[in-house]
Amino acid sequence: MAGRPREFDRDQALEKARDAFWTRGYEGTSMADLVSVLGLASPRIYAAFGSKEDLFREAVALYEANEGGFATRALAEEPTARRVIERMLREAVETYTRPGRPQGCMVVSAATNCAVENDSVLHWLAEHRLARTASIVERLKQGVRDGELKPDTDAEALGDYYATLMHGLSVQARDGVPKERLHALITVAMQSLDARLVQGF
Amino acid sequence: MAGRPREFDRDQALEKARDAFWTRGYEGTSMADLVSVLGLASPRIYAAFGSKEDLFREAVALYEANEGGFATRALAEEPTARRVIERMLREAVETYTRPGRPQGCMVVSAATNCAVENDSVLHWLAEHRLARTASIVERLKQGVRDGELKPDTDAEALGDYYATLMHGLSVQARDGVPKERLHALITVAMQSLDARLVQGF
DNA sequence: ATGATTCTTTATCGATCGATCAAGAATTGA
DNA sequence: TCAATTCTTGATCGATCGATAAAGAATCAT
Repeated sequence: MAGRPREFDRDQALEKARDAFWTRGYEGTSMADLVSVLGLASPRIYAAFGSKEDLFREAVALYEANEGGFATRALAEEPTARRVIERMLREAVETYTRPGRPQGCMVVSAATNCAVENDSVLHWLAEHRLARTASIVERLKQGVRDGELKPDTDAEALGDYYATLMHGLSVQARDGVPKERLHALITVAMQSLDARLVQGF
Repeated sequence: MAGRPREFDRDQALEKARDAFWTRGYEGTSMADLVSVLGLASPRIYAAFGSKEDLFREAVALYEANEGGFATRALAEEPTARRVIERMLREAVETYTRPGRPQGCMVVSAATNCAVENDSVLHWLAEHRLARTASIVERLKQGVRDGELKPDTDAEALGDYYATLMHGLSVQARDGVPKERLHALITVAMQSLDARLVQGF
């Protein structure tokens, strides 16, 4: 209550920070970079977001609520495990290779090599990846219970397999492998699931 | 020549540097860290290796000549594409999860999020990854020419697929997914190749 | 109008970054 | 023996790191 109103758009600044962190990672983006990208003096950034780490965590949350939320959306919206997996992988490729946008997955690449003092950030992102892996495994187990997948399916192995592939897609996308090749590789990968499908489900 | 002889073992120092960079990455390992890990004052490190970047490149070369050389070795030593791929993936898992050793792949994780001034290091590692992908694709194309794989096999897609999976394995290993689960996932992935195999080859 | 509050601006903080200078110690070749 | 060369040691370089102090400007509540 009271006080001088903020002159800049906080949400817009957060989007710029997300793109910077997505492109360069947590440690690869310095406060000087953020000052330049956001067009804001550092005390304004600290007043609005707390610290560089707080800003990063908000930026990741924004990423996951939008571009990075394809897995969650596929899990929520697709009726079968088969459709969840394919949509997730296809949208991952689209997100990771969008022209004029940061390449790859922010959760995979923003904090893989960190100094000791930023281990908390590194572990936080690792937990996100593990949670995503677990949710995929759970969905495949559900597919077995539903009768969509053959009863002897190793759902954990299959889920680990698709999660691993998705994390690899991020690396390949950042290395500049074109999206057509990534889609072709997904076509190969979908055969593992198709082989476990119960006919006529 | 002449001059005072070096008092420390350069090769041994390089191994320690490789492990430090493997664990923490290029930027995540500071000169102060290296001074501590190698037990050498910084002027001695600079005298022996030139610069931090030179030391890193030597460390990566050492990694690739030993622990990280499983792909090259599998390509050189295994008689069939099928055996190359499986050995490569299995040895990747063993290397990435060895107890008491740095986890994951140094080439994948040591420089994914870098500041602008270290882009050269980042691109150098990316080229290594792309070269590895290309060598896998080439081996699968050879498998098609040999008659080991069905003539209509998309060798590029299949090679991209296994390269992507291997890069994902590095992420999973660093996240602490146990090696048994990674091996189980490879068993799933091998089915894509087995489905393309010509019977009785 | 005025006090309280919040934001903006300018300058700068101590710590750490990668890297090096200068002096002394130890070796080689002549 | 001694000049030339290389390594080791201790101190420290300028630049950059994330973060903040202090003061002026702009708003709200009364």
